[in-house]
Amino acid sequence: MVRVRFAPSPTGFFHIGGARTALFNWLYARHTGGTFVLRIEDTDRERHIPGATEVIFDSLRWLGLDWDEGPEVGGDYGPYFQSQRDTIYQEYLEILRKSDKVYEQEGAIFFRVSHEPQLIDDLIHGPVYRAEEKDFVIFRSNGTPTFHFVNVVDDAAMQISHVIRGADHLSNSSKHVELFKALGVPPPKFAHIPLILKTNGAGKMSKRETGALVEDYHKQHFIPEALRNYLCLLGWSPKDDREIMPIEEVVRLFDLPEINKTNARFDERKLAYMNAEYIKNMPLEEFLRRGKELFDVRADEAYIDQVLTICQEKLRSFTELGHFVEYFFDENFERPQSEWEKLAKFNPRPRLEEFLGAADALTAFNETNLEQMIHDLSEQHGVKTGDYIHTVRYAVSGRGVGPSFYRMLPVLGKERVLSRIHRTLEIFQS
RNA sequence: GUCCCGUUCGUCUAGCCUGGUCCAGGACACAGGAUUUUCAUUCCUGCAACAUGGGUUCGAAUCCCAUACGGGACGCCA
Repeated sequence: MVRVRFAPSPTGFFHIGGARTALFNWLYARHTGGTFVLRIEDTDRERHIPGATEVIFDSLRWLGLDWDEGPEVGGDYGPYFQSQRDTIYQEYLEILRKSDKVYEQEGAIFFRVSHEPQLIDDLIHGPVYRAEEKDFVIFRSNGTPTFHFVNVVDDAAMQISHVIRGADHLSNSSKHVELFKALGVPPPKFAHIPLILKTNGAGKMSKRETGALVEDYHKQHFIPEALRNYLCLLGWSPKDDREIMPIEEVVRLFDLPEINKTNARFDERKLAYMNAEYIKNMPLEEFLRRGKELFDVRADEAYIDQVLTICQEKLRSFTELGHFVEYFFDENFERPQSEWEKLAKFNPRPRLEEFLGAADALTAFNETNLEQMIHDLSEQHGVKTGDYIHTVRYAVSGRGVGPSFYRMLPVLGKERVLSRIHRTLEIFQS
């Protein structure tokens, strides 16, 4: 029976690397029908930060990584906070004491290493042998146990079958294997997954990096499925050319030996692309639901729906939604002088006046009629349709980009379109 | 410094185990072009990689060795 765990420490940050480790554990558990355990490694009380565990829970839930055992859901192997497992650690310490594997020095308890190479049975790297040279501390002089000890004790006590963690722990694993043996417990299988490196520069991704924290993507309203999909592809692939795929399919195909050995660099541009794809391909109802969650303007619900509907095909990220639709809700939107100057080549004044005249005569202000109208206008005056589109778009929105031109005008409505054009002509009088 | 892991386009990767179908495939990004209602979308084209050197072999991205480079670990952090 597969039992895997994700064991973060509550430092107040939850970064991309941790999320990917959690994801791979979750994928393996779901693929094998095993159990995904969440355990909080909070042994270092001096570094404890209030609210830090909530950051972890929120991020995991946001990414859809549900745990079968752990905080808030319980389980047969609790408690799942290491700070609450003192008696368990004392019991295991006794085992080591009895076999004379530990000694005390300056108030701390050291584990006696064998100096012999230990086999780390790694599913990704193959067998790795490494010898520990120095005895190491398992209880600090203040009486608290250290990471290496609690990590191994809990993996043993919780009957973890596969330890899936970052490759930065591969070297530590010889310590852990020695500890397992000394405890009389067969070591689990290991799977050391490649690290995620900084986008630029040397070294692995750190918490300080911009764009390193999962909560940042949450705050920027990324589609969690998109981030999760992208993370799946950092070190794993379906072996064919698919990239955007439903998580059920990833679960079906995912396996440990398939994971790459090489570190990967985090690429925000590709993430942005995936996010855009998810937005473009989601059902309209979902797009509307997500869009409305972010809305802070008060307006008629049907109107908001109309605005959002014409935005879906253009929006690449919900981060920009507010700015993207601003002028639909505010008559005092900005009309930057610099943008107006760029329109000079289209002779904006006559274009706007011609548009005004034709639009005023239009009885039904809809997509089809507007398209026909612009078409006729351009023929009549011997200019391109784009000349009208550019200038009118600017006049009614102050922008050069936005939703489909012919779809946005009816949403704004004839009255507002005309008055905004008049206002634009006034502003740039001279 | 010691030990461990790794090295295919700028980036993520397929291929490597089971050598030939690979003058290396896909995606992002970038550059051109086409369509279109502007920006965008879509489509097409292009650019661009087997770290280096030795072996083994009729034949190596694929197997072996060395070198270089990159990453990681050597905490009373996790």
